Amino acid sequence: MIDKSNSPSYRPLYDQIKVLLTQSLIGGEWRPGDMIPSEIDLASRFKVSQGTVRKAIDSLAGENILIRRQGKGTFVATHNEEGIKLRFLRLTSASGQKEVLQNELLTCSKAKADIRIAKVLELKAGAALIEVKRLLTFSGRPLIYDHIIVPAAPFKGLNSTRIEENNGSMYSMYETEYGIRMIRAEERLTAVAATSAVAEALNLKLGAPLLSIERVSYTYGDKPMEWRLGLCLTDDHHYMSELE
Amino acid sequence: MIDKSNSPSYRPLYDQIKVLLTQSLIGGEWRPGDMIPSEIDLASRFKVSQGTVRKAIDSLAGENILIRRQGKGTFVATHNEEGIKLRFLRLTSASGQKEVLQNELLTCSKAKADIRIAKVLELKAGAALIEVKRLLTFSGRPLIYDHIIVPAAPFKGLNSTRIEENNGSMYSMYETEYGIRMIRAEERLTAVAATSAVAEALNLKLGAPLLSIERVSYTYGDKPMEWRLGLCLTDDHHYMSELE
DNA sequence: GAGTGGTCTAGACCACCAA
DNA sequence: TGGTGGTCTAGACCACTCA
Repeated sequence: MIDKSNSPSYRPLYDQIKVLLTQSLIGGEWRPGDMIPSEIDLASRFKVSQGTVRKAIDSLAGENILIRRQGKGTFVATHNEEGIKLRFLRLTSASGQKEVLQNELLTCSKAKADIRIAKVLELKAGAALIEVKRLLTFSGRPLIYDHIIVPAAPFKGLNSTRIEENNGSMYSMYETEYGIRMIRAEERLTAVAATSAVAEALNLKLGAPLLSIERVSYTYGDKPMEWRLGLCLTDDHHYMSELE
Repeated sequence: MIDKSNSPSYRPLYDQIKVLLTQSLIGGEWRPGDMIPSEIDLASRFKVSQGTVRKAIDSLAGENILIRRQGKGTFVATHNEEGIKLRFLRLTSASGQKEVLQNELLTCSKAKADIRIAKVLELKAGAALIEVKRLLTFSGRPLIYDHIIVPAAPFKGLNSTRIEENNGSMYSMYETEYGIRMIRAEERLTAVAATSAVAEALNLKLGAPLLSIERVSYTYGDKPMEWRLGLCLTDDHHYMSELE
């Protein structure tokens, strides 16, 4: 039931609706790519006006959790669609030309969480992890040395075979194989000098400057589910950031 | 007059209102920090409903051009307020502690636009520029070597004295002294090796990795008005980026 | 208490899409 | 042609601020 009364801590109706919609998304009532019920249907389900449902959906659409398509309906966002696959990739070519992206999986192994990773992923120290290292190649040139860590528990059975079946699209795989959708990420950027291992992988001199991108990705409820460190060669690529 | 008819290229009413509001902002009818008329007043001025004005304002507020304050009114955003001054600064301390920021002006001189700068700032090659170099110090440690270029014409009389009068708050100065408000910026990040001049200024070894942040700032109408290159030491600071 | 933004409603109509 | 999201209205009422 929806609380319309004057509660001690006031909460707008559309905000309550938003929570209900989010719960349906978490519960799997509507899966990634699905169309959700029309605004009018939802309004009658929740016993509110269409405008109120609309405002709740607007908010979720603004967070890229739902996608509105005029004339068609409102859909659950997914990392599976072409053009959205690289939603979190901000690295673009300086010349602006289209690029062919390739994946070379280096290792996929089990590990235990040290204190730092445990804290970041909200796990206990020593928790089981899966650790992936790979090389990303842009138009034939290796540009990113990627180090990815996820908790083992929710990603049971994740191995190199499965990664290659998904062509290295990690976010797409998380969704399809494990029902885990990343909705948000935070990145911390610094400049670092290439270590010998990375220099070799990217075919650089030792100490060459690299852009270090540390990313934590979050699923519903702001739960961190992936840690990632990308070391990027930025000779003819750059990281784009829009400030408003 | 407002076009409610079915025009060839359809444009929602609130979008037209948004344009009218923006024109009043550009024209200086409401200056930075001012309160604009209430939604009801604007609705009657433009002969539309309050809801339509509201949607136009919502959009401008979403772009940080206006600021709504419940119970008080809607205000023109400004870079002059405490806490908003550093709106475009994404560099934060790794430890998260508060920092004292200091400015050391190195040079302020005249220059001519080369082809690259001319293109970026939408000027003719050879156009008069003002060029500023400075050192930004965080809690006593020099961290950013800043190189700033603006067209001379709209910033007539900008010199080192005036910069120091404004304590190095460039955006605040642009507004107060020249009526030019930056509403948006694009940044391109790369990792570079410190040149000798920069290494000396920041007290580093030659070739040390630095985060290079190239920024173009835009005023109303997406007009580029400032180019800036910051070279940042990221030993215990990082650039924060939120992905949605 | 007066004025402001914020919420919510009910209903009309428009633009877009697919069958 | 029917269904979906998108716009617009008029009006009621609520929450916040300040004199």
